[in-house]
Amino acid sequence: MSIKYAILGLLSYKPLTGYDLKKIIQDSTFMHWSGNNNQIYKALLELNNKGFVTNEVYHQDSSPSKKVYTITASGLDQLKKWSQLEPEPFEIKNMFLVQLAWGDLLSDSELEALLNQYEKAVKGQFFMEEAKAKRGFFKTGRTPRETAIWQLIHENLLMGYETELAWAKKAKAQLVIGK
Amino acid sequence: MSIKYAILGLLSYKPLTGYDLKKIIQDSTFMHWSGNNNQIYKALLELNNKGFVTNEVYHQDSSPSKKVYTITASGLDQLKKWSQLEPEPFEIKNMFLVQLAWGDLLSDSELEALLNQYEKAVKGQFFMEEAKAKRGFFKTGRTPRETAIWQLIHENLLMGYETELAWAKKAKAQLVIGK
DNA sequence: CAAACCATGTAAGCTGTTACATGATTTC
DNA sequence: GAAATCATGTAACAGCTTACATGGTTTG
Repeated sequence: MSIKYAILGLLSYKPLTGYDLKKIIQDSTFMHWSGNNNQIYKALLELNNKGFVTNEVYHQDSSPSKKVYTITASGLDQLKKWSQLEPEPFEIKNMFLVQLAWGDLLSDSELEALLNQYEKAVKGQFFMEEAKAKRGFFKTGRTPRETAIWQLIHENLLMGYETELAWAKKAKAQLVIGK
Repeated sequence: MSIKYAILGLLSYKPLTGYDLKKIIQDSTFMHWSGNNNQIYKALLELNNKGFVTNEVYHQDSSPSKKVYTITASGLDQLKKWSQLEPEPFEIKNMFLVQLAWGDLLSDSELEALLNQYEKAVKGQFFMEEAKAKRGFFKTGRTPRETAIWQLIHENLLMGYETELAWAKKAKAQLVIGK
């Protein structure tokens, strides 16, 4: 799945500039793209070529000119089609598991230190997510149902972090027997 | 983190060919790389250039010749250094959440169908993981501690799937009110 | 008799990342 | 006075994927 669909989705909410899209995508955890310039401006160009979006240039005195993108009827159509596609299986890219796989090379205390570091990192991710939800784009939807959906997405992430923390606790208990 | 470290880890267990490595990596869930030829044979070349592995060619009558790679002392050193690095934060790339984010475009029954499909996909991943653990490389380690580590990695994945299923159930209960 | 397995490798292409370029305005 | 914000875009590079190439052997 491409960033183009995420952009269409965001534009279905309201017209935005490339710069706006970049900030929203970079600030969200679940829209996993980095949201760098190259990705976004290229995607907008393609979406424009396909007629899924249009743009209007606004000249400003105190800032650079900006292009505000608006979704078209055919763009909305495309978005709805994509919404109904078979969901992709989710991927967890947890490099820590690969690192841990060869952790038998380490001493008990080194292994404990590693697990503690991991726990700390996940806690950090958890708190970051809570903070993001309070200020981010996905706080209030256009309908109660959309708000509920966005709340569920937020909870999905939090549950993931909590599960990870519970697992880390278990791992420490099992692996670091003698302290 | 690069596939090179994963390869070093596997070779620390026993000498293997590129083809062996490919199968192990493709068959494991947590070593997330696709394990395609280009990745593996290129990585082995680099590891060889840096002196972390050596190889010996075996000619066979009924199959093509093979290069068996063995880790060197300096390779083991490198592996241990990497084992102690600060763990990378884990990433969840769940495209379904992006898809769901614009699910308010769908009717109740379409949304329910989408969630059901997701549930089914995750269940499939869960059973696949259980099957893999029974036959895979990471079944029994060289020490009880290593076996415990590999068991914990397996449990980490299973817990992740279970959390996802619990969440999907909750999502259905909240979003699909009238059936 | 087709498909899959064994085994190594290369080529072309797509995606994504970091960094560069510009330049006024606002905040620390 | 340095750094961040606004705003668009390009260039170079790194990583990863799909497909190609070869060819004997085994399984269905």
